[in-house]
Amino acid sequence: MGRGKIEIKRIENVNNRVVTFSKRRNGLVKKAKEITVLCDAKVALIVFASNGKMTDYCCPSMDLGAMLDQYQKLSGKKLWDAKHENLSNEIDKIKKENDSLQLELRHLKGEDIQSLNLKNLVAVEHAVEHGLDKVRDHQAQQNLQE
Amino acid sequence: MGRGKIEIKRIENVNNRVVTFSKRRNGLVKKAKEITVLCDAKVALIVFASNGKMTDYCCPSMDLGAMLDQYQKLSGKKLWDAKHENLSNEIDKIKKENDSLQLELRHLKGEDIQSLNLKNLVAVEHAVEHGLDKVRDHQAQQNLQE
DNA sequence: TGTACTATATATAATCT
DNA sequence: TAGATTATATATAGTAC
Repeated sequence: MGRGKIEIKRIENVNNRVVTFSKRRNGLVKKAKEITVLCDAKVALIVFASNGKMTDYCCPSMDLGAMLDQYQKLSGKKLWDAKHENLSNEIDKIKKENDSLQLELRHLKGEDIQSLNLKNLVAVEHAVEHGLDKVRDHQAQQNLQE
Repeated sequence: MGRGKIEIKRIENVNNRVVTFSKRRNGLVKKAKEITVLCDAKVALIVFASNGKMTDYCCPSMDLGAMLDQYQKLSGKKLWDAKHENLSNEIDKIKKENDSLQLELRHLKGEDIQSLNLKNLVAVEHAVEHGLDKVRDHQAQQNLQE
């Protein structure tokens, strides 16, 4: 695209390489913006120069985080790997624990017991009776103290 | 760059828009690959068509995860750090819920009640009595049915 | 969808400040 | 380094298949 044709391979001359990088990076970002506007596309672009300097572009209609979420869904690749997954798993685990606690609690309050069979029902009854005894004992003690 | 000059604004004709998208997306990826090779650059590119279909490119020398780590460092913007934080917060919230459920449960079983004052104790007693009544009712019904 | 065909519009390589 | 110039290489709009 210039005065001479170039092969697509690493430009050995450092100065040319840096100048070409700068021009082409600008060109790339421009094209990214154009396709975004022309075609209603969502584009995210991150470029690192060989010296580490970064340039990025993200379409205005979706932020990078959302783009990456979508990327993970569609590609099946995991970006925030193990850590994220571990946390999600922990949440699931605690939620289940939570659910079973809630159910047990309802049973002790005499709710949702229609699903219990007789044996379980008896167990619940004993638990409640036992609890009641303890509560009454303690209450009696407190009354004495006052 | 073609038979006619076009303004950079949304192409209204759907067919043209889709065709242009397809061509320009290919062009964009090509440019991304070229700058990668020519200039030793690292490039990551994600494109979503308006229909949701995704195309992506990442330079061979660094994977997307590493690019994004670097992006976070250099830009100071948080991508998944924020998500981690959200998940951690959720875990904390559910754990607290869990703890209070556990405590309530122990109270109904007559445990850990030394920390309760008389008023609370009475409330617990009523809850347990009420539960016991319900459990007994239900048990009686089940006995009749057999 | 993709691919092929061109006439044009753009991008950019080489060069110089 | 960052612009300006300009000849040339590429990309692509419009079109048809």
